[in-house]
Amino acid sequence: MLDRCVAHLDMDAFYVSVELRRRPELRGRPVVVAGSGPRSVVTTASYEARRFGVGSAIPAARARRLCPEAVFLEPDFAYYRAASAEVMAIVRAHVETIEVIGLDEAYLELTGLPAPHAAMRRVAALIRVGTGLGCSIGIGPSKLVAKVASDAEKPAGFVVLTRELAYARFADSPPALIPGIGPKTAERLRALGVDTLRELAEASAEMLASQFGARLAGELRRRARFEDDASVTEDRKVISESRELTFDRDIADPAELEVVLARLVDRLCQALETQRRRGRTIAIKIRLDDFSTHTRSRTLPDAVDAADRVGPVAIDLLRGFEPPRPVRLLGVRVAGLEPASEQAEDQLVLPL
DNA sequence: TCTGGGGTCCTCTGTCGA
DNA sequence: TCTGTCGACAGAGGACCC
Repeated sequence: MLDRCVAHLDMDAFYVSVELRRRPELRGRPVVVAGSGPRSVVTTASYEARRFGVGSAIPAARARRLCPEAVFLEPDFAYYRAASAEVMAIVRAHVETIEVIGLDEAYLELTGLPAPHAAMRRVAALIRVGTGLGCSIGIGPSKLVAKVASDAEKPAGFVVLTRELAYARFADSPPALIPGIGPKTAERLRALGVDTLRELAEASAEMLASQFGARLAGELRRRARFEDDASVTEDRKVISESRELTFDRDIADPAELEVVLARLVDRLCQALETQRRRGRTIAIKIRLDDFSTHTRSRTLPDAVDAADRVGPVAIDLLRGFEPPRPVRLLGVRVAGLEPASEQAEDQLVLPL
């Protein structure tokens, strides 16, 4: 069997880099892409802004305090989507199987490709010349190793690692280096005295299982050793779509909440109808002023996509929940998506 | 410091029918 | 007929990712 070879392509500070293409006069300055509302967070910061401690997901207000001289730009996702499509088209021209993750990342299956490293250097160069955008590339025997490799040296990184080399290089790093180990899991591991990947890899299975359950414990130990056999899968099916909104000020008035919810339903259903998709499960999401998040959902006998079908269910779920405190965020989701065309065909079959 | 928006996946729990 | 078990499914919450 051929040795597996997987690449992870990660665009460098993607949204900011795309903005700099059309605003070249801002090159070299701290640039931050963030919404303008009082509760916005930073989407991406240029490397110049990161030196001031401005990073993704921090509140925009804090970013302004940390780096008052930064240029703040409103996100323009339509523009970023177009730029992403340019990049992915270049990649697809050279690699058969690619798994796109968001707008700025992709896994590439390179197994069987002659001279895969040279091929990836060529792809990176073509992206730079063709789009003016930089990327970092990690190559390894699995998605996990490739991903960690691409993160290791940014921007414009090119890192090739075997599983053994990855472990040797990162064994003393914190467990949160591994994708899938977030702040909560890292904190629980710390409480168990596990502060590095080596300690996680060598931790007793029983001890981990008592805290995380046998399945997750085994998975954590495997990932700490950089063992991973996940495949690069071309088609990720979208199974739900949602719209949500964080208010500039918390809302307690039920009537006002219903107006907002109706607007969100309209926006969501317009998108679903355009994409000719519908779903059976309607869910709402409510975040209260204490930041607790609640969901309520209902599964219908038939898939729906129209606002006059989704709306009443969403409103009914909201009334049933009766928010006990002012609401900070309201959202609506349709899940269990399927193509509307199939549904339409089904409906053409008349009952006997 | 006061935490977006849009997603996926996992776990736990309750219910229901075979 | 009653009881226990099991699997499928739905609903809720949470962790994580980009």
